[in-house]
Amino acid sequence: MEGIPIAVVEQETGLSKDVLRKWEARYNYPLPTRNLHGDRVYSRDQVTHLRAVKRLMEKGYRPSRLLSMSLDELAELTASTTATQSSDQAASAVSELLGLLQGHELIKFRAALKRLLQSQGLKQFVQDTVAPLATMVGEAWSEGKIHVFEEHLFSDIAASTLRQALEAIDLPEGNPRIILTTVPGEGHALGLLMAACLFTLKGAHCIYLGTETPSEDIVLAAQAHGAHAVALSFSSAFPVRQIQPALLDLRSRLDQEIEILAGGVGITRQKKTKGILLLPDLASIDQYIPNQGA
Amino acid sequence: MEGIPIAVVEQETGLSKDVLRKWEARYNYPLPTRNLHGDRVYSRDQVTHLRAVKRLMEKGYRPSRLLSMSLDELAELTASTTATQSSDQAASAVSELLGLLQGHELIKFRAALKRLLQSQGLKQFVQDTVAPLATMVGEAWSEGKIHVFEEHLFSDIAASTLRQALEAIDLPEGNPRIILTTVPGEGHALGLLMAACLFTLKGAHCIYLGTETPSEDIVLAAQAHGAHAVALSFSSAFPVRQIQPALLDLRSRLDQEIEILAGGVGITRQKKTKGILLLPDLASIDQYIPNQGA
DNA sequence: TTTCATAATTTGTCCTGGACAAAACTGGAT
DNA sequence: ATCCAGTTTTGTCCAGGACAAATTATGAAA
Repeated sequence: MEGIPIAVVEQETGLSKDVLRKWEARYNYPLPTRNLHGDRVYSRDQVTHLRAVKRLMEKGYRPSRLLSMSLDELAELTASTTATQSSDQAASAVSELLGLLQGHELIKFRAALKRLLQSQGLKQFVQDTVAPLATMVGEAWSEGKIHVFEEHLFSDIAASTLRQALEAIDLPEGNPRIILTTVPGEGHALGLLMAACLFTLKGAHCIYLGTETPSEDIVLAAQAHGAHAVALSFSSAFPVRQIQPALLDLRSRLDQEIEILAGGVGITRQKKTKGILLLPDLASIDQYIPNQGA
Repeated sequence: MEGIPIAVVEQETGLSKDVLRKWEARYNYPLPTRNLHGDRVYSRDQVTHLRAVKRLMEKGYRPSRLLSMSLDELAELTASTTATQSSDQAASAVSELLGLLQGHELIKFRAALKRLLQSQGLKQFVQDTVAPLATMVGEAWSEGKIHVFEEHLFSDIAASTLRQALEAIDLPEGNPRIILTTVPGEGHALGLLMAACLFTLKGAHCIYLGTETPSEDIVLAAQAHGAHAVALSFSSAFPVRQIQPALLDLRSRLDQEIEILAGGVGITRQKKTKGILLLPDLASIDQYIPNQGA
């Protein structure tokens, strides 16, 4: 109400204190008021504006340009960057789901997902329902057409549905084992979970570590569980240029016997590298033949 | 393995860069080496040590005392403060579980959890099994006795077990609705999930947003779903000083009708504030009487 | 014209060292 | 023992400077 201290702005926007101070010095924006003590006090509008700026920066724009624009101009720019794609017939079911989500009909949304899972089977459910939905939600988010909390709800419900399906699958021991995780800084779990479903359906035993495992621990986990492969997922939000170093670092630490699989929309521009298998989409997982275990 | 930059230390310990630099100046610890550029470079051991320090600070010890102690001494201190509660027979089951985890017997571990869930019922399972396990894992982790990946696995399996139990509970419409989430920067979900279980058992309808929801979106979610309360969880890793501003900010934006509930170990040193209900432990959730809905 | 290496600019992160308030401790006085 | 005032400890913020990594602009060679 009175105003927002810099630490909270940092949390809410993801822009560090250093960055906020530098922007103020360099671009004269944001220009917070000061309290008695001389500490910066931001307004709610400034925080909203900064969040819009942050979102566009992830699309590749630079602060010098964005910081001189008004909130309306930012919205316009956002709209112009996303060319919405048209839809098939199968997509109608998907957009219906999206409607439920935006109508805050959580119970119906969850039930509808479950129903689809049962009728399609896990594989089709992942490929034809969850994946397109995730794409649509991601696009709607970057256009600002959907709230963050709605996106959170979607991720949570989808993830929980997939997990439940996964738990129900029992595999004999001795099958190939795959470690699944993301590198630190990559917090998106849904793609990884979809991959886990497909790998499991192919008979692999998935050891799901969740997100943001330090590379040292990926190696340790692979050793501890005698893994045959390590699968990493990179979302579009992950800085492209950090992917290659991360993969190479891991490759150098990991036993050559153990395959590295990299997937997710983030890797589409990645070039082929020896010892690293790129799986650019979910379909390619389907074709992947796991190294069989001992 | 070369060394750890200050930003990573901040992320892994929850100690801000400012604090790390001040400690170095005031207590001569930690004393990182410097790279060519003059930037601080911390060792693995220093990070482990700092985590143990952080953990004990939450119990009320002050840095001046802790920073002059060795890791062993810290562990001893930890043990002396913990030992009080672990005498029951129930505790033996818990440490047995921990053994399974560290022996990498994932399948057995998951099965054992499920069995306990069935035999204890959800409430006891949360309070007597998952919570103590989480504490033990947290302590072992902060002392470097357990690997990050093992902690990840634990969180993942525990979370997935709890979710499954939650899904199985059906509630009539019209019950009080509670939004559950964490503020940006707080990525720990397990405590929140345990809270969700207990709230649900008390008859509340939990809208689980997952972690790191910006305060603006918490407000929007509360409005969209006509929530009666918002519950936030703060782990020990969250910077203590940022809790109060975050809560007050939310309080000022949220309709007075809507209660704010704050829980988690991070909150133990928080003072009472009007309009914010502190739930320092799981037992207090049990006593909490939700505002009844319309 | 295109390609590509080099130079210039932009941008984020880290540094030092100082100021200050809120929290935690201290030692009486009640 | 309990409480209040004074002291010490501790975390956060500030300014302004340095530098490298990333990005864009430039110009020579193909």
